[in-house]
Amino acid sequence: MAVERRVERRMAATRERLASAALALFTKQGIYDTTVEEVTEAADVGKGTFYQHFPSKTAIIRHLLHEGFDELLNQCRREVRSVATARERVERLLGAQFRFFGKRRDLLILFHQVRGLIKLQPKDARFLQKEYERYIHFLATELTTSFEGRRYTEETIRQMACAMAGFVTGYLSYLVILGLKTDRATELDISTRIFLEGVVERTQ
Amino acid sequence: MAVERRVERRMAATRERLASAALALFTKQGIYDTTVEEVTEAADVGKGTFYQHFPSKTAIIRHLLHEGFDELLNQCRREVRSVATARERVERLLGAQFRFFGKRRDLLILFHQVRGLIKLQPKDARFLQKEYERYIHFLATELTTSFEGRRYTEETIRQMACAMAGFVTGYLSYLVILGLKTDRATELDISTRIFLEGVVERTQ
Amino acid sequence: MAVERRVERRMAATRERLASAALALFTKQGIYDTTVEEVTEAADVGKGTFYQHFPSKTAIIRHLLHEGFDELLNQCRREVRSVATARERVERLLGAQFRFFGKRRDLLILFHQVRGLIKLQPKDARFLQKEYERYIHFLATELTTSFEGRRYTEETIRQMACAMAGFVTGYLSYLVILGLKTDRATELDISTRIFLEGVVERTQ
Amino acid sequence: MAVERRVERRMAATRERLASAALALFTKQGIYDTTVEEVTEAADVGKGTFYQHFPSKTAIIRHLLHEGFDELLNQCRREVRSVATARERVERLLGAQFRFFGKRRDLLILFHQVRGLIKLQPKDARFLQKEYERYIHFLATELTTSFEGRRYTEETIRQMACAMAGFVTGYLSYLVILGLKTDRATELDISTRIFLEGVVERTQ
DNA sequence: TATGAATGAGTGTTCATTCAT
DNA sequence: AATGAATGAACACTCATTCAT
Repeated sequence: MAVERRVERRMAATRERLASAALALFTKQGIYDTTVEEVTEAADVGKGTFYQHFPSKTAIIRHLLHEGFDELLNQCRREVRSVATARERVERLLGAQFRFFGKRRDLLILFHQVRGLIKLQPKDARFLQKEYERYIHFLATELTTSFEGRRYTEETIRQMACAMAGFVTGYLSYLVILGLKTDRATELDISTRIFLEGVVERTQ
Repeated sequence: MAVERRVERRMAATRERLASAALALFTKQGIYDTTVEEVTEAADVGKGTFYQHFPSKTAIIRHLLHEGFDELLNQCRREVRSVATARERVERLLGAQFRFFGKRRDLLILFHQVRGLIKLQPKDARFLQKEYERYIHFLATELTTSFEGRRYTEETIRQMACAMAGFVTGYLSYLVILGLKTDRATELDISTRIFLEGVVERTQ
Repeated sequence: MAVERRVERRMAATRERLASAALALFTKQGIYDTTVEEVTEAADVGKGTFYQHFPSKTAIIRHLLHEGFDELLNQCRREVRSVATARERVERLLGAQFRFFGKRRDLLILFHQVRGLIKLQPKDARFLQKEYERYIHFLATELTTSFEGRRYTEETIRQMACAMAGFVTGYLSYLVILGLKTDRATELDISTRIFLEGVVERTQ
Repeated sequence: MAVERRVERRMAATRERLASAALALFTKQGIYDTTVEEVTEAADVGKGTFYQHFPSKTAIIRHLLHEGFDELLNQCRREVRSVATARERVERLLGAQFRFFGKRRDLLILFHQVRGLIKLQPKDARFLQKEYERYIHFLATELTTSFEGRRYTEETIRQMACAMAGFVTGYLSYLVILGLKTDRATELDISTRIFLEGVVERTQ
C-alpha cells in the first residue's frame, strides 16, 4: 500500500544521504580518518542507523565505488555512442573521462584512495579489484572496437586500457595534489597535446 | 674511536632494517593496516627500538618517501645527463621513470598510497606534499630545458610534468592492480606507443 | 517519554558508578597508579564505556574535584547559615570542614593528591587551580563577613583563608599518613585547642 | 691513593648533580611527569649513569626525601637549641619550619607530592612513611619537652605534632597554589596570628 | 525501523631499566 | 665508571560493531 511505498522511499533517501555524506568525508579526510559516526552525523541520523543500511564500513566503500564506476562508465558510453570514426571514438572516450573527473573530483580521489588499499579483508580486496577490472575491461572493449583493423593481441589492448585510465586519473590526481587549477577548456585538449609533445614524433 | 664507529654502523643497520621492513609491509598490506609492532617484528628488534630511530609512524613514512624520491630523481638525472637532443632527453626521462618503477614496485605503491593520504597532521600533509612537488618540479625543470625553443608558460610546463608523472605512475599502478605482467622490452616502448596510438594523428 | 527517562537514569547511574569507583581507586592507589581499565572493571562496565561518560582520565579528576568541592562548600554553608556571632561563625566554619573531611577521607586524599599535580596539560592545571581558588574564595568571603569590624586588607583575609584550609587539610592528612585514629569527639575541639596551646599566649 | 680520592669526589659530585637536578624537575613538573632521562640531561650525564648512582627512580625520591627531612630537622634543632622557656621553644619550632620552607619551596612541594603517593611498591610506601613519621616524631619530642608540666598523653602530643606540621605545610602549599606571595616578615608572625584570631578567645 | 549506549580488541607511544661496549 | 642503544610491559584512547529499547 501507499504507506509501504512512503517508508521505502524514506529509507532510500536515508541510504542516499549516508552514501553522499560518506563520499564527501572520505574524499576530504581520507577513508581511514573518517569514522562511521562522522558519517552518520553528517547524514543527520543516529549511529546505529548506518548498520541498517550498510552491513559495514567496507560495504559503503564498495557501494560508493560501484556506483561511482557505474556513473563513469555510463557517461563514457553516452558520449561514445553513435560515433562513426574509430579515431574519434578514442578521442571521445578520453574526453569523456576527463570531463567526468573534472566534475567529480570526489570520485577521482575516492578511486585513487581505494586503489591504494590492497589488504582489507582479502574478500573485500577481491571485490574492490573487480570494480577496477570492470573499468579497464570497459575501456578495453571500446578500444577493441576502435582498433579492430589493426590486430592487437588482447593483452596489448588491455595494456592500452591501463595506460589510458592511468593517464587520466594519474594526471588529474597530480593536479589535485599540487593544487593546480585546470578549469576552462576541455581538459583533454590541454593535457594530452602537451604531454604528447615530447614523444609524438618518435611514434611517427 | 673504532668502538664508536662500530656502534654507529650497527645503529645505521638497524635503522635500515626498520625502514626496509616498513616499506615491504606498507606496500604489501597498506600503511594503515601495518602496525608499528609488525614492523619491528619483521626487523627483528623490540617495539621500543622503533622509536629510538623514528619519532613516529608518520616519520618513517616521510623518511621512506623522501629517500624514495631521492632515488627516483637520481636515477632520472643519471640517465638524462649528457643527452644532446631535446627530444631524446624527454624520451630518456620517461624511460628512466619506467625503468625505476619497474624495479621498484614497492615505491610505486608507496607513492600511490601516500598520495591518497591528504589528512594526517596538517604539518605532515605539508611535508608529504612537498615531496611530490619536488618530483614535479624536477620534471618541470627538465622539460623546460628540453623545450626551451618553444615558449611555454611556466604553468603549461608544470601541467606537462603532472601529465608525465601521472601517466607513468597511473599506468603502472593499473598494471599492478590487475595483476598484469609487463614483461620484457622497455616499458616505455610498449606503453607510450600504445597509448599514443589513438591521439597521435590529432596532434599532428 | 518514559523510555527516555529510564535510559537517562541508567546512564546517570553508570556515570555515578564510574565516578565513585574512580574516587575509591584514586584515593587507595593514587591517581597515576590507577588505570582507566581498573576503574571500569571496578564499575563493572566495558573499558570503552568510560569514554562515553568522560572524555579523558583528566576529565574525571576534574569532575571529582568539582563535585567534591561542591559538597564541601555546601556543607560549610549549611552549618554556617543563620549563626549570629562572628566568633561562632568562624568556629562553625572550621568545624564544618573537620566534620566533612572526617567523613570524606577519600576527598581529603584526592584534594591533597591533586594539589601536588601542577603540570598536566596547562589547560587542566588552570581548571584544577580554579577549584582550589573557589574553596579559598569561599572561606575568604566567610571570614570577611565574620571580621567585618576589624579592617583587614583583602590580602590578609586571603592569607587567613589559606591558613585555615591549610591547617584543616594538612593536619588531617598527617593523621591519615601516620595511621592515627581521630576518634570520637569533634575533631575541631581536639585539634585546634591542642595546636593553639603553644601560640596562644603570644597573640594575646 | 690520591687517584681514588679524586674519583670518589667526582662520583659524589655527579650524584649530587643528579639529586639536585631531580629535585628541581620533580618540583617543577611533578614526579610522574619527569623522566629519568630528563634528570640525566639536566645533570649533564648519560642516561645509564643514573643507575650507577641510584638503583631506581623511586630510590632517588627516597634519597631526596631523606636528605630533605634531615635538613629540615637540623634547622629546627639548631634554632630550638638552648632556648629556656617552654613557650619560646614552641614558637621557635614553628618559626624554624616556616623559615625553612620559605627558603625551600622545592622541598615543600616535594614533601607535599610524595605524601600523595601512597602506593608505589608497598616496600617503598613503608620507607616513605617512615620519613614523615620521623618528622612528626621529632616535633612530638620537642613538644613533650616543652609541655612537660602538663601531662598530655602520648597520643595527644602526637596529634599536636600532626597539627603543627599540617598547619605549616598546608598553609604554605595553599599560598603556593594560589600564587600568593608571602615575602617580607617572618611568615610565622603573619600567618599564625591571623589564623588564630577567630579561635583564640575560645581557648582562653 | 531508528537509536545510541555499551563494548573490547587494537594501536601508537612512553619510559624505567638493562647491558654490551 | 660512564654510556646510550635496546627493550617490552604498560597505558590512554579510538572506533567499528552490537543490541536492547
